[in-house]
Amino acid sequence: MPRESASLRHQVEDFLRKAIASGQFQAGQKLIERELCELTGVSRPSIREALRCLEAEGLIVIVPHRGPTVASIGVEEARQIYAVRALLEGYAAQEFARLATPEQIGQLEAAFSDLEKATRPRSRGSLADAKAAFYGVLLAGCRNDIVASVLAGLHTRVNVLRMTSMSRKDRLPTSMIEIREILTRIVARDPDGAREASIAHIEHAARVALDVLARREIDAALPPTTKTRRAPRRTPD
Amino acid sequence: MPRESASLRHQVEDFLRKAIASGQFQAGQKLIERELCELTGVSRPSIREALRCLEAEGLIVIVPHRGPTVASIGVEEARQIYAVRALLEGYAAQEFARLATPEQIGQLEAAFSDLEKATRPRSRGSLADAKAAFYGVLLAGCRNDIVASVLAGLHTRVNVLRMTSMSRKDRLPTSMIEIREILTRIVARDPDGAREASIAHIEHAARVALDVLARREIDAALPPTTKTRRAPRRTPD
DNA sequence: GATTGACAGAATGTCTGACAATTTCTCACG
DNA sequence: CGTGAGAAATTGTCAGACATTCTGTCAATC
Repeated sequence: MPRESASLRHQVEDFLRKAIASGQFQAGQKLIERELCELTGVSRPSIREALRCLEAEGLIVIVPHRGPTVASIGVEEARQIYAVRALLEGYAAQEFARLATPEQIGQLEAAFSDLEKATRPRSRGSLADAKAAFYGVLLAGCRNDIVASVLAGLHTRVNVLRMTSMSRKDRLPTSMIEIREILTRIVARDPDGAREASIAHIEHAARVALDVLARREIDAALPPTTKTRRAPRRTPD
Repeated sequence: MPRESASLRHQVEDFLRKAIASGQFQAGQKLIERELCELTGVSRPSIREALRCLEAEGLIVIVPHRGPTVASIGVEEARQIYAVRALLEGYAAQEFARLATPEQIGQLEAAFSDLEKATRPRSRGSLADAKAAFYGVLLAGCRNDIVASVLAGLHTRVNVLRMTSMSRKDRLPTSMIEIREILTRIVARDPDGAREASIAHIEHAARVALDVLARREIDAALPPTTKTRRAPRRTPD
């Protein structure tokens, strides 16, 4: 008797999370409870509970008597998120370098190896997974679950952007070099170096992402004039 | 026509938050939905929504089919929270020193002045408010709402401990000196100094708090032997 | 013609009552 | 004294209903 039933509410959460991440529900879109009931086949109370959880995660915004809408992210908010990410991921790398076990360092090297494989032209698609795995090892080894949970929360917020448009291709090689530097510093048991490499990586990513976001906001601000269909911009990391 | 109605669910949240913070609901205690209905006079759906929100805040833990319990905090988790607080509050102080307006610096000085008044023997009771006000100014001026919201979340988690036992008296003077140092560095527009002073403050507080917590856990681990009624320990900050 | 006002529709906030599924407690039994 | 089966308690979920509040339309007025 396989247990696929992980609480209807939770299933609804996952469903909505994926729908938002995949762009099926666009940013700013209104979510009507009744429609979600029909869409998922569950009743309103369960839907509402799920919506509360997603609101707490920052994935949707609920204003009283106006209902939930898919959260959108502005350039200023993104800047702030990247600033916090730099702090926390830098700390994670530093602490990993300081007190990870040799076995954990081995895991990190393996994860990086997988990541490199995933970047090769053929095997695209699992790149996001490989990156997640790498960071999973890093966060597990830094001995701070709080950092991991906060970062997870921030990640879902920026992911709202990401799925709409995947990582920029031309940034990938640079990104890999930066990550390799983090790994190198960690293997050398150099906490400060690892932190700085990690921060540098995030700051680079932030620069690209914020640039893209800023353009998008400008485009959105003046829609009637220039119909110049720009090639779809991509956000990194 | 005064508007006291801020969504029943929200009122329930506040009620539970206060009940937990004030120790009316002790850590680890089971919260039964039906009882909360009778206690608050609202129906189960609303109660459940409120519980989901509190769970997301980390104030309660809900395990499937076993119901919600008031979250407790261990010494290891506390250590991690303090580590993150040091990072974020240090960043906030640094950024405040870097780019707060003169007016905001004035507000911070005023808030510190209020804080000093609140520490004087007579006017206890508003000390927590004064401290909150000081940090409110700091977080408003650092230009990063994300930092503020994450810190708010962490704060509610450690507050579960705090209300059980207030700030240690003998630590208060030291604490004020540390905070004054933060202010001094900020007024001097010294970002690095402000960050370091802020981190030092948190680390001192953490040391005391973790010490207290560790004792408490040891006491709890062997209750039958020594009935030595230790003077109630207090947690700082 | 544009602005304003009222009205109808829609959507949320909330309640009641109920039932299924699961956990936990109790108590008799080996 | 441990163990297992049954009963009670609790959570998970549903359906339907009603009050309150927002939204958009249409008519009346300036």
